[in-house]
Amino acid sequence: MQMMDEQKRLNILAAAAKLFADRPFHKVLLSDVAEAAGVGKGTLYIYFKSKEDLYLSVVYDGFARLVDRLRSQIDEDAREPVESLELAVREFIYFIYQNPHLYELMHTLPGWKAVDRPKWDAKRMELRALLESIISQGVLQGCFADSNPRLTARYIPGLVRAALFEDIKSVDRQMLTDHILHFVKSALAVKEGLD
Amino acid sequence: MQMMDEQKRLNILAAAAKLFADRPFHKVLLSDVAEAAGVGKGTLYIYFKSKEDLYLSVVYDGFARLVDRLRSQIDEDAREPVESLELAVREFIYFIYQNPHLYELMHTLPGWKAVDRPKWDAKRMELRALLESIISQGVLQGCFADSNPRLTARYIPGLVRAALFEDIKSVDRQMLTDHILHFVKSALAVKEGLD
Amino acid sequence: MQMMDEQKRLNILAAAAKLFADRPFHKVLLSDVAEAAGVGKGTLYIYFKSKEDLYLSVVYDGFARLVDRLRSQIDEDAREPVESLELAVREFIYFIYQNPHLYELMHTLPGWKAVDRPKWDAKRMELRALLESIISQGVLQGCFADSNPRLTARYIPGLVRAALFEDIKSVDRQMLTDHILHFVKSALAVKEGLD
Amino acid sequence: MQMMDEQKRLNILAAAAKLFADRPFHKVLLSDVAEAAGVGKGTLYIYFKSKEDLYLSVVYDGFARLVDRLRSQIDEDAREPVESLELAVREFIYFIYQNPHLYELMHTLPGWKAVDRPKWDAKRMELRALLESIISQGVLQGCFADSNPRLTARYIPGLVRAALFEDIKSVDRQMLTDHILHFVKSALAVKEGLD
DNA sequence: TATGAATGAGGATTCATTCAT
DNA sequence: TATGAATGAATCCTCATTCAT
Repeated sequence: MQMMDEQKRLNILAAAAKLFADRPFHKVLLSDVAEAAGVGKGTLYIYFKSKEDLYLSVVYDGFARLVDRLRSQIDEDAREPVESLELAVREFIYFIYQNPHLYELMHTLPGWKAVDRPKWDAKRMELRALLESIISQGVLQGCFADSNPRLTARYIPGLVRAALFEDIKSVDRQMLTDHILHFVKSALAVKEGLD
Repeated sequence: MQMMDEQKRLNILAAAAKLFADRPFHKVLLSDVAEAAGVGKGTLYIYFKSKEDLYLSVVYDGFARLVDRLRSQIDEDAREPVESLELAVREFIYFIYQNPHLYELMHTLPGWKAVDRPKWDAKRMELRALLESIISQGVLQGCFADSNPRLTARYIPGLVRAALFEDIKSVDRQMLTDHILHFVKSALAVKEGLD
Repeated sequence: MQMMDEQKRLNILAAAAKLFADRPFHKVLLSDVAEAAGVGKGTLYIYFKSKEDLYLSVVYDGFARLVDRLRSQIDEDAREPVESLELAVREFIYFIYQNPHLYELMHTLPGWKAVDRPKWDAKRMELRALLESIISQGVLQGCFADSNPRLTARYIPGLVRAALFEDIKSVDRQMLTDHILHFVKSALAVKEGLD
Repeated sequence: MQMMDEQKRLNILAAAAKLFADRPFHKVLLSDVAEAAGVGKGTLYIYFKSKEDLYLSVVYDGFARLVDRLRSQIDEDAREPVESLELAVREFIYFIYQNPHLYELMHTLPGWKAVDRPKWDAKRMELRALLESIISQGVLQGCFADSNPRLTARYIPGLVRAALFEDIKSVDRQMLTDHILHFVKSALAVKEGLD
């Protein structure tokens, strides 16, 4: 299945993402996807094994993009942990703002037996590790206080997600970003006196 | 089509909840639900208009139960805001622990056109108002610092949710609860000096 | 299945007749019939073996009523053939006017395997014989000319039926009756000269 | 959903006609139709919106064929009214002989809410107009006597139908045709003396 | 006898998938 | 490689029928 036309694959993926984001899986027809992508229905099967495969590809694709983007932003140049955390949160907010449903889709994965678990888990771990290392770094450097950075790393995406859920457009993004950052930084703040 | 037997309705709801929690909507067959509930397939249609109606009822039902439980716990006797917050978080964790998928389902609702929006929004608002009032109370009493309790009220569920997502069983609940509480309380802690 | 309440059976029959006359068999629900008849759904099964049985009973019942009515009208007192014919045609028109669909239903019978053919055929023959005898009588008495009264006996119902089909209400009944009578009498008129 | 293959549509129509003619609507399964037509069940839905649509198409199709056939026969070359009438009756008999159920089906139409009334009414009117004009023509030319050709035009189909109903095969067609023609012509005969 | 809640066989319909072109 | 007409497996839903009351 050597793709002759990687661009076409991406077109399909993009068209499908839009549709899967708007309605539940079973309400998205492959004929809709084909039309939206400007290809024939049969063509979908050249690039994807099945509807399920297409769906999972859409979700994985989006998630991987988020992680990669995050990593490259943070790696770009070494920073202070506080700076890195800010960047990560901003990046997160930006991404979810742009792809309001992708993060959602990830959560429906269990039950899709055909998922390539190792691939997914690796990507998810990558994200957690990224956040965890920022916090751990901060703890080491004394600018954060956290007894379990691994757990905290799990909170952040959910927190951002919840903040943006549903009525995204009604919230001022700048204000939201500031508030989230302040919230997280306070939570990790080193307190005077003993804990 | 009058509900003669509310208990039977609840049986169906419970059976359906289990199944919908395990697999995506389109992989849950009504015959499975009927069997699991110990009723005939036709009976489902006495209590629910359609598969979609059943699904949405499952989700709403679970959510309403969470909110009601939360409220009754908190209202039970007036408390200190810190205490109320602890209670709410514990309650949340407990609930999601018991209904790992229900909170998830809520997020897939947009796109289910048939949803009775007003009903849903009211319940969601109820939850947010509950949390918000706890925090606002704390701010007034000087035990919390928060420039926007309304936003914070939105973070908490997502934060808990993310913490428990996926590998719930691998996390020690007591430890997790302590960590989340500490995290949230730190985030809302009143700092020495000015903000 | 000794009917305890013949009146109830007739109520059901009447309610069903109205419904079956308005829509095709498969669009008439037994729950509709039950409601219209003011009885429970289960009660229908006390009086009729099945939906099909009810349907066939409705049709047979109406048809038998027509034939009996016709016979009693004609037998009432012996008449001239012309007079009898007039009476029969008038009776026919009246009946179809009152039961616009019943005559129709009769025509859908083949294919309803469960029909009690002998019973039906007997009734149908009775009607034909009735008409045939009137005409034959007229031929014998020299007031009608017809080489095959048996065939003519078959035309008359269809002719009336067609006249009244569909837009019954738009036709003036008196005028229609006169025209039909004139048409039939002309057709049977004894001609001067040879045939 | 564009009809790519008109022939296939006609095959389906023909297969369905045969089945609908033999049993009532609800006893005809679409799987039977598909098999009889030599196509897959899904294919039926490419050419017809629903079972009901298929059914109505079958009926309309047959009726339209009758009317068209009649018209072309009569128009073929201008004739004497008597000749035209004979032709029409013969044509009618022939058609009903070949399609014993189609004419029947037409009468069950009210109650099929989905019918395209204008289309049907137009076709029905076409038939009536055809017959009416023949008779009117005859009246004008002095070979027929009829005070209301429009009504007479309605009788003829029903008369033929009734004659052929049920035990069609037991009747000698030639004899029947002669008798019907004689009946109708007598009914329209110009009488000596005044009307 | 009368009921109507419960049932599940039955069938219309959908839509992912195939394959001839 | 690209297509979309054709397919039929899969499944929701209906509704005649039953039966406990």
